[in-house]
Amino acid sequence: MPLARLMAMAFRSLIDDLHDRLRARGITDVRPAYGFVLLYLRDHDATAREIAELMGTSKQAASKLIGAMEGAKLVRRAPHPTDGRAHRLALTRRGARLLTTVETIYRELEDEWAEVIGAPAVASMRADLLAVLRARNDGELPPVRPGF
Amino acid sequence: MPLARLMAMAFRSLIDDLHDRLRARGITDVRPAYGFVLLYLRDHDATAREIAELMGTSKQAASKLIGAMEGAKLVRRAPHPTDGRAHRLALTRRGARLLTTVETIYRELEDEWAEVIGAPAVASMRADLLAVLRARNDGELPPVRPGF
DNA sequence: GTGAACTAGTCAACCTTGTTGACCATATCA
DNA sequence: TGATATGGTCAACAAGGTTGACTAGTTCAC
Repeated sequence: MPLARLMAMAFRSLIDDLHDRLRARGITDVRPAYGFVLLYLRDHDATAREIAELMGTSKQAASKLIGAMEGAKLVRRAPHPTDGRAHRLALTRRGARLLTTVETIYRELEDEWAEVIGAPAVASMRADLLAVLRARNDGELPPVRPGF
Repeated sequence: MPLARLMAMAFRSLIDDLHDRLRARGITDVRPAYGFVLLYLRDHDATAREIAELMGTSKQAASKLIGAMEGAKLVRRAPHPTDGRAHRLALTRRGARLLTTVETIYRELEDEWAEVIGAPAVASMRADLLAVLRARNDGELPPVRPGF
């Protein structure tokens, strides 16, 4: 069985578990892509161009995604401090709360994975994936884009 | 960084590398989904319903995918031996050759991954992912469906 | 043996999310 | 200062998915 299929199924499993648990908490208007953007905004000021790079999509698709998240009141567009063309994205209060929930659920899921395969194995998997992805992408991480 | 993002990037990397190498061999009319179906047909007689289960899509989407592969002369639909409603899918000669190429490239990629993180780490990653996916899916593997 | 219930696969219509190239305003650079 | 580049949006389009209805065939209870 190729690693690609394993990665696809692992991704599927994690995303489905995440969204099942969000729904169990009454959060039903969140697309899978939102989680990646929220986590990115935790650590970065970002523009639409950077979200396009993160997700591996066109600027237009990123703009639409941001628009949808704005509509769900998870982010807001602020003027960029130094570039009149660009927006700076910021988390709203609702967005920050959702980010916290997503992080909590991801920790639960990884704890459950650790129960099956052991915490050292989870840590190794993470470190190995980071190493091989950076090695194959000039030291950077590739985009998120998991689809066909 | 959540495991989901790592899995998404790993999947992306493998699929992009696979298709880059297929194109380098002059094979340009293959969608990423085809590889999963070809590998499945290596080991199973399959019907459209089973391809839908494999891919985690509707019967209609599976039917369309099979139709596209039939059009690319990778598979053919044969009458089912015992069920007059169903088709039995078979690889064509071209499909069998492409399967061999896909398998070869996947072995190359996994060898390259092993160069970065070590062959034991690749084997552990594979075994751990299989274990955790089966544990979380009643002993079965979940569908492939990597997209949002 | 028969009829009800179920299933495999297809149909047409629709939906979601992506891409493309043009465009405008702004920034950068020679 | 003018040429080039960029950030983001626009409208139109594309790919691949879903849905519910449908037909033909299968299974099952009686």
